[in-house]
Amino acid sequence: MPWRAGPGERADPYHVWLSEIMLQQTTVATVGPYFRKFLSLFPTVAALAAAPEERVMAAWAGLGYYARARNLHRCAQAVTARGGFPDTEEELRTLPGIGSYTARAVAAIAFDRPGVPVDGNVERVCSRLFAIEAPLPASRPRLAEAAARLGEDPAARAHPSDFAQALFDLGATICTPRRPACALCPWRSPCRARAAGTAEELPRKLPRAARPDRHGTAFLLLDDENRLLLRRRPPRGLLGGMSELPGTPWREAPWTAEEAQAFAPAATAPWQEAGDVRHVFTHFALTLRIRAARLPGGLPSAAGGAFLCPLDALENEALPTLMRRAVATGLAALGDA
DNA sequence: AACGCGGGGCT
DNA sequence: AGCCCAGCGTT
Repeated sequence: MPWRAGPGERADPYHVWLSEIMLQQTTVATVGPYFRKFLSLFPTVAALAAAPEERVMAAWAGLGYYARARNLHRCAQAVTARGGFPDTEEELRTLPGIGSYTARAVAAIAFDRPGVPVDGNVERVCSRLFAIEAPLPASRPRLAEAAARLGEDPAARAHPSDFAQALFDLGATICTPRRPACALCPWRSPCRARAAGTAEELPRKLPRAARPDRHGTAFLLLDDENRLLLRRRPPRGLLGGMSELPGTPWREAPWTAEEAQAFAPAATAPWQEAGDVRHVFTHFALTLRIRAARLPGGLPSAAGGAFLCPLDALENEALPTLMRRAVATGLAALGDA
């Protein structure tokens, strides 16, 4: 993990903070390349603060939860304005995008302040160590209490940074969600769930609600200079501030071709069916039908918030993963893949 | 307290 | 193809 300090090294608060924001709801493997890209584009928190928001959003494109990127930028500006990162949990907690978990993680890892950051890994370890049978999310306060108790151990208080990171490593490599390696666990002897044979079943969770389906149609329109028609989404909400192909709203009922046609950016273009892209969001699953066309001559409606993006500049665009796939599907149908 | 918010990895 | 994973901000 490139954000980790080596033995005897001091962790860089910028690196710790950046990695912790990226790691919210996102796996280590996914974060790695983005972390390196951000350090190369924005070597310091001041450089990140000074960058235009679109550049930050474009660099974040594909990581998801785009409010994190906007808060990251605002937080960099607040930190730069006050001359550096605060070194206590309480002050960190007041910054944009920093909640109780991240405040404790940065305080502990970057500044060696006592306190246990409670993420999903730590909740899992604690639920097993103390055999907490109540299901999440109701058990969350009890799990936080258990984690805090661990942090009060004198050995933990002596090395808060090492303790926090060791706890993450334990959850990631030994006390895993499925098939935990209890035989290898340094805490196998005090672990109550291990004794009861219930480690693999914990933490229990309330069943979650079903994900509804939604449908939409998106239009890929290419002009004779290989420029693509895009538009910007509203700044807040789903995929807020990111770019997208123009298209219909997303609703529960599928769209007929005739209904969708009313939303086409050029009524007379030779539209062809390019196929469907399916994408699962947190709270619904989307089937997006792609229709593609090449329009010789100028585009009639690059107005209304829409703009043209040359195909070879697409990597600098703030295109979320869903829209990257939609573009790829449309281009393939046009024979431009 | 409940809800909105992406994407990738594993089986 | 389906299941699993999981912090912060807003309301």
